[in-house]
Amino acid sequence: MPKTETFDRNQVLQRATEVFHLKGYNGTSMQDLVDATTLNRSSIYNSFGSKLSMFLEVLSYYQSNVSGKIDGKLIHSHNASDMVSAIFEIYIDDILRDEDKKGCLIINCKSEITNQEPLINSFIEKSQDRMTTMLEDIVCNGQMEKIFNQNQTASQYALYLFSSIQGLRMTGIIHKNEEDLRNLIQNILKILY
Amino acid sequence: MPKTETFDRNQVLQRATEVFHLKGYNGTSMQDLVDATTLNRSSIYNSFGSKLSMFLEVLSYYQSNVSGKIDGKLIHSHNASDMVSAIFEIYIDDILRDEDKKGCLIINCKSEITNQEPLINSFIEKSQDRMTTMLEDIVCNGQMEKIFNQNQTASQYALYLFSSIQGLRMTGIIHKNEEDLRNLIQNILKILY
DNA sequence: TTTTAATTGAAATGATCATTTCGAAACTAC
DNA sequence: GTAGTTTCGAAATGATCATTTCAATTAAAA
Repeated sequence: MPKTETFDRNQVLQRATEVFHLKGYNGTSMQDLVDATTLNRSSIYNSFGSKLSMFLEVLSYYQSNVSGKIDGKLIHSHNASDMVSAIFEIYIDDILRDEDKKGCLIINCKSEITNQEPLINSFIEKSQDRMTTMLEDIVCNGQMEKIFNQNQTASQYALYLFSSIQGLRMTGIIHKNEEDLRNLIQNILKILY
Repeated sequence: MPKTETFDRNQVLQRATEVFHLKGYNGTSMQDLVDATTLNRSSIYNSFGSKLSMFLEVLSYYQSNVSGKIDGKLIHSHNASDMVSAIFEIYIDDILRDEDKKGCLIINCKSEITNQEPLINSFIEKSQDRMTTMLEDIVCNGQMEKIFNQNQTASQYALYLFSSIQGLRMTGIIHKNEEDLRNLIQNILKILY
């Protein structure tokens, strides 16, 4: 029988993420987490403190995975136009791979408990700030390079893109027709040119 | 003490809606519903069957309220342009009045449990169908009246508007600056003209 | 080797979960 | 009036909830 073997924290987070993503915060029980992580109940509390604080770590883990994907794609983009397309491409992939209609963990979490848990709310606010700032930077560059128009400020376009991404991700939960979704993205991006 | 007084079903639904909206489906307990409705626990089961079937009625109740609001505004609109604006106006109102960041009950429900409860999923699908059909009709009229362009089909624009509404509603949970939101809507609608 | 600290399994905590039961109370229809 | 039906309060069901406790086990530090 296993003795004092220190577990792989990232693997545990990965498995916990899958459960929370599938069932939501309130829908996930500590027993679910014990089963999914094959970690001892006491070990979870020793290492993560509580269900809520474990969920916060899961959110960070999920967020950093998404950020990693985005950075990985942005680095191969040569201009603002490619960058914006690359970001939307990530969400298309996400949607088409999401066969069981889980949606985006962060968006789900925002709609489920941002109004109930201050710690979650502040995580979400920070996450949104980071995202809109990134979008604003890209748009700003695109405008300086005359790739995007200047009918609106970079900040206004960033909010528009941020909102559109959330709409796309919510729409994609049920509507999975790739052609429709790609056309939707084309329409979303038209305003920039 | 009250005796055999038959309760007002709509009032009960209204109060149940408020609880579910605030706490979500999994976050709402039967005790919460008993407290909110001041109905007897047995009476709830007698009249609504179960928590899930009560929630389904709550969804219909909420939905018909939204539909009522939309119809009430559409009837005073003289053309497709006014109609689309009127719809977005409803969501602006919704957002600005939503001080406790509850979001839209139907969108919340979609992200919380559409992947867990088939009955909920089919409700959501029907709801989306109705919404996109309505939008498609309006866009179609607008295109026939030459108010909207014909760069895209009415169906494509309907999906775009549907997605944009969801994005707006999600964005508005935390971002409540009216000027920003109105500018966002203007940007969303530009594509139609 | 002994001490220290961490990890484990397993059980217990007490609260809360959705749902059911049941006899008493009270309205409606006869 | 009475019979039938519905609503009521209140308690009980048994399961599950998040969290804690604790002695036994084991690895690393002394």
